[in-house]
Amino acid sequence: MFTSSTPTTRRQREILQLLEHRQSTGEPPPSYREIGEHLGIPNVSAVAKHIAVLRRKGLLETTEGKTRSIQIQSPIQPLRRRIVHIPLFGSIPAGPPTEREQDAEGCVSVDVESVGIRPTSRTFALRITGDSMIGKHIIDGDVVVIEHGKEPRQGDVVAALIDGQSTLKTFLLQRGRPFLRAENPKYPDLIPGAELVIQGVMVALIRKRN
Amino acid sequence: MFTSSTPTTRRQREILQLLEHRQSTGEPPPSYREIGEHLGIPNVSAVAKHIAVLRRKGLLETTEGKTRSIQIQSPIQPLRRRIVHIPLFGSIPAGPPTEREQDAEGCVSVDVESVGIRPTSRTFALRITGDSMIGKHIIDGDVVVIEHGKEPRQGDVVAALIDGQSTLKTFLLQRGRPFLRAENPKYPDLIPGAELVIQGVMVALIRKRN
DNA sequence: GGATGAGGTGAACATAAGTTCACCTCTGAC
DNA sequence: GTCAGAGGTGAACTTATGTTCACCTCATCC
Repeated sequence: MFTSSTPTTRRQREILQLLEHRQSTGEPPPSYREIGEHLGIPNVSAVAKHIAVLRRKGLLETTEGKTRSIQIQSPIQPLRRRIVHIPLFGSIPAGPPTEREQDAEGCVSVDVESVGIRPTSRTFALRITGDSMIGKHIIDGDVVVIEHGKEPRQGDVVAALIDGQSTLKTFLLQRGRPFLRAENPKYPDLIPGAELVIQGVMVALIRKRN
Repeated sequence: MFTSSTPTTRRQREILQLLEHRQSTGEPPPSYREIGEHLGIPNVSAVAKHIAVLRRKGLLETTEGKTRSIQIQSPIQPLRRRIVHIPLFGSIPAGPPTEREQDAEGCVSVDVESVGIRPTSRTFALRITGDSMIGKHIIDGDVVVIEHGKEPRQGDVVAALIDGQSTLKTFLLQRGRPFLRAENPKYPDLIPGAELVIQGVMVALIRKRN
């Protein structure tokens, strides 16, 4: 969305909306001729005139002579950060997440500042079911972002593989031996019989109301 | 990040990394000549040969004859959704958020599926301080996404303007009269003396560990 | 009625950028 | 030693795309 404080004509808003939409869906910026085709203006110089006016109004920028270089301007544009695309699963079977991208049920796209991580192919997201972590304010339906390969530390929330299923628990050590704690008194601690398989450490959470 | 299952040469990985980086920062895709400049290959046909091989490996796609049409392919590419850029504030003074974009302290970029909203210029994000909403699993440091102009309903979490500050509370009605409830017994309910100013309804939350 | 701005037509031109082909060196495998 | 692949040079060509200019209609304002 663009600031509504600068007055614009109907055609200008149409152009800005097209650019906004193209950008938000990750497509390359359109050429002048593509803008014309979209809006029913079969004439590249009419489009060029509109672009020039929007540039003068400070609502977009172009690089002279460079193809597909139209960029919308907004006050928050300089505050934007890199965006990562994280595969979202209901559960994670064994194996590195990279080999499981094919089985993702969705994708979480978010900027690196908001999730506090650097992008790596070992990051995945997990949708939580149940209330076993409610003591740490993680509730049913939340999506948690997990960093695979990160060494868990005492107190970290981790995704662990138990009985072929991913589960979220707090990672604790007692006399050097790890165990998992549900953050809900309804559920007992889990002391692993076999070796504990930690799939990753929780780094962020995304919740939507519904 | 791209699937590591398809073997690639060093140069191919360099090209893919450049494309990945350009895409994640919201820049238009590079031309072949720009790729060459970046990697120190002053020769467009060498780049074109690499692109052709990557296309054959299914790792990227181009539209024949269309400028800047290189797009990375990945299994989660079809799962991606539109991304919105939401201004982030520490607090919101009075007035529609659009007029306040200049004062944003940051920007939350996230896909529409993850926050469950359609993009509008009335969406803003607020960083929470304090523990007044801990009963609803909203904790200090969380970032909440607020939809301005949405009519609050009984039980909604809202951003309200109190004493010139934004605060997050549960919106309740008693005999038709609204009041605000902190979700922490440490804090009393707020029955507004003057008219209650609701800045918006909470629609999503983003939390990062630190 | 004239001036101005919005919105457009048409055409031509310059440059950016994709495509193609012949040719080269180096390295590793057989 | 040969072959194939990786990685590249050089040049030329075609097409996409941005730029520019003259010109037009229509609506609104003074």
